[in-house]
Amino acid sequence: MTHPTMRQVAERAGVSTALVSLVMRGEPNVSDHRRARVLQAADELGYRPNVLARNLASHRTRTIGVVLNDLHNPFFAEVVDEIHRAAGAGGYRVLIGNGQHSTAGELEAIETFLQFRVDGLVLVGSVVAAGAMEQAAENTVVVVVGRTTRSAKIDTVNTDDELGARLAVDHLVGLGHERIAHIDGGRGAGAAARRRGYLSAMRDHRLEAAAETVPGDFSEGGGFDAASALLTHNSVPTAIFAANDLSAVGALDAAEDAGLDVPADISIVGYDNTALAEMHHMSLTTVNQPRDDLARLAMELLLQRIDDGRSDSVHHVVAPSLVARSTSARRADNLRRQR
Amino acid sequence: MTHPTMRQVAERAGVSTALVSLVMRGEPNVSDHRRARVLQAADELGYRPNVLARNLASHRTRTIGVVLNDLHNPFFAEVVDEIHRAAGAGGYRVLIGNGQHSTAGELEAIETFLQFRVDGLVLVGSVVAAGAMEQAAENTVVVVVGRTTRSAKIDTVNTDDELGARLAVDHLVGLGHERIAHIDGGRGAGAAARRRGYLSAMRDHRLEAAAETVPGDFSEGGGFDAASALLTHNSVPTAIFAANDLSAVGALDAAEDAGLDVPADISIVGYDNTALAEMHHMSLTTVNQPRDDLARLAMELLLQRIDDGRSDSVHHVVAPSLVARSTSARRADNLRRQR
DNA sequence: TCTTGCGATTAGAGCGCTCTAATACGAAGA
DNA sequence: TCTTCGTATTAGAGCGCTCTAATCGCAAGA
Repeated sequence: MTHPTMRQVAERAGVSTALVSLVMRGEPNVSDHRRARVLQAADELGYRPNVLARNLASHRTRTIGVVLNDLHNPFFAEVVDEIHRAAGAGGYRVLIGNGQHSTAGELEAIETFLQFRVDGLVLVGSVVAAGAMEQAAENTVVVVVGRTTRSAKIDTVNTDDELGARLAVDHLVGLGHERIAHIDGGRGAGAAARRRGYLSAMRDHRLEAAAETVPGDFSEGGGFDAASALLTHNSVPTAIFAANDLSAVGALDAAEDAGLDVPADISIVGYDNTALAEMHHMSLTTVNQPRDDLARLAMELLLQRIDDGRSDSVHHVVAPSLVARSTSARRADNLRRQR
Repeated sequence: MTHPTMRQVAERAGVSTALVSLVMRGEPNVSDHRRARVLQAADELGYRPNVLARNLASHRTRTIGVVLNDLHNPFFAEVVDEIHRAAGAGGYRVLIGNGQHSTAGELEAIETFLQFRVDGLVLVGSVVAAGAMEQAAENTVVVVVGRTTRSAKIDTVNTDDELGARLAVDHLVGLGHERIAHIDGGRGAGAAARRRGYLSAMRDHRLEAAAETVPGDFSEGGGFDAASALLTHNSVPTAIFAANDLSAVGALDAAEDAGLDVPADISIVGYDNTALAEMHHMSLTTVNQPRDDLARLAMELLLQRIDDGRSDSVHHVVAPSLVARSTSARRADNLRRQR
């Protein structure tokens, strides 16, 4: 359990530790036969460089930390996969921290990464206070995905969520719906913009009187509760736009429980276009966030700052698109809804 | 971006670095007024201990690494949540490594954690060679969840997957099914045991002639393909037992596409009892793995080894249970299936 | 008053590595 | 043969912390 050190490798190979260091880092100016001797000695001893000591001396970990808040939301899993890919291509490895749905949890994850001195931090769907992000940015390079911030030291990558919400509303209005309710994402990342987009789109369609927002929390349970409340109203909406796929699925469940047929009786539109929405069995109409672009841009920004030393902040906004599937349809006639 | 060090805190507080170290580690024998002075100085400077240096000196990181292979499978997310909880209670923080569905990816994640000198490693649903796990165990404490191993240095926590598979088969046989097919999990963790359990249960029911295993890979797509193949057979099964929920959902989709009603025409049973299965909209009959127990036991074993120095290996096996929902029903009569 | 003992504090070595500056060694040019 | 120059190698300081052993103060007992 006690690890061999560089010194031992050096002794075995009959060279200095400095030479071993050069070999381990793959530096060019080492003679072939010594390089081979060192590698062999390392192999025989089962030597494994100690990143901690290495970083302590070099101030680099070649590692970036990704902080998530909800491992259950497939959207995040999909973004992480892409980040992984892009980071690997850039010669960085990634470690994931889990916020466990709470601000405190996310702060702890961030703190852990800072203590490990990661070279960069990607906050995905962060819910911590702006000040906390700013403080993190004092200590390492920070890129935020799915949320905006004014800090000059932080880059952001976002989907145009206002537009995304508008696409959803436009789609439903185009199908003849007027009473379109919105289940929001509470204080979650992107929720405010989606709410805003929903409201302004409703307004543009002169439907502000029919607009109604019920609080959700980006979770299935939250969507279920919100939809249940909506469906026991005296005036049940003919369509629901949920702030993400997870809550849309909750709404789907609630509609089913209420004996309503989707989409004959009520249309439901989600947001994210996760694998969940894609399942035939769900076939959820939703708004696509181009997560490969989000992830790629995030890593690009990060590497620019780490490797190229860029210091002015950049904010990318990517365009969402509507994916019409089977949970939205032309508004049911009044007769049918009367019963 | 350059971090304040302990020395600076010490100077500002007018004490030695050793005293600062004591305060930062929360040691008891420090006078209150000095403690307060140090904390204040640290706060003013925005001091944050450097885990790297700390570990270099103390050989501990107070961090455990969890290696996953598939962030998309909700089962893993749920296990990680529990591990997180248990680790936090024990004073450890957790970092997650993602194997990205590949052996190479998992090896890299393990290697990263070893280089970071985590105090312990939990491998969940690992797919690497036994030798690789063994080698990791040479360097840190390793607990494996969802897979067995003979290594004396590694503890394991498993669900009795053979029993789990048997529960599924028993359930279906109890509903009158005979032609029960199995979509397996390929080389995935636990797949072999589930396959074994399925076969031996079929045998016990004298149904070995009706047994049929088609290869899957624990993914939705794999389940879809496997089920599609089954459904175009000349003799279509009346029930499918999938090796996990994800592939069961794929099978559900395939059945739907084939115009079959679930469960009237065909019953489908999954494995894991993930949130996915629980959704009303899915309402998948499945085998529950008690993931809170799995995670709790894993952390318990880990901490015993780390903190108490246990060195003989322990293997826990927990019991699964069947959760009957809406995708399994009494076998359809022949007339109906004839059409 | 002088010990004794204990809690509070500190000096300083060392953890395993990187990196700068210095040195060793040849080969090539004068 | 003596420089010169470029490549290969090394000594050693230092990264920021922990931890042992030593020291300091002070109250209590002799």
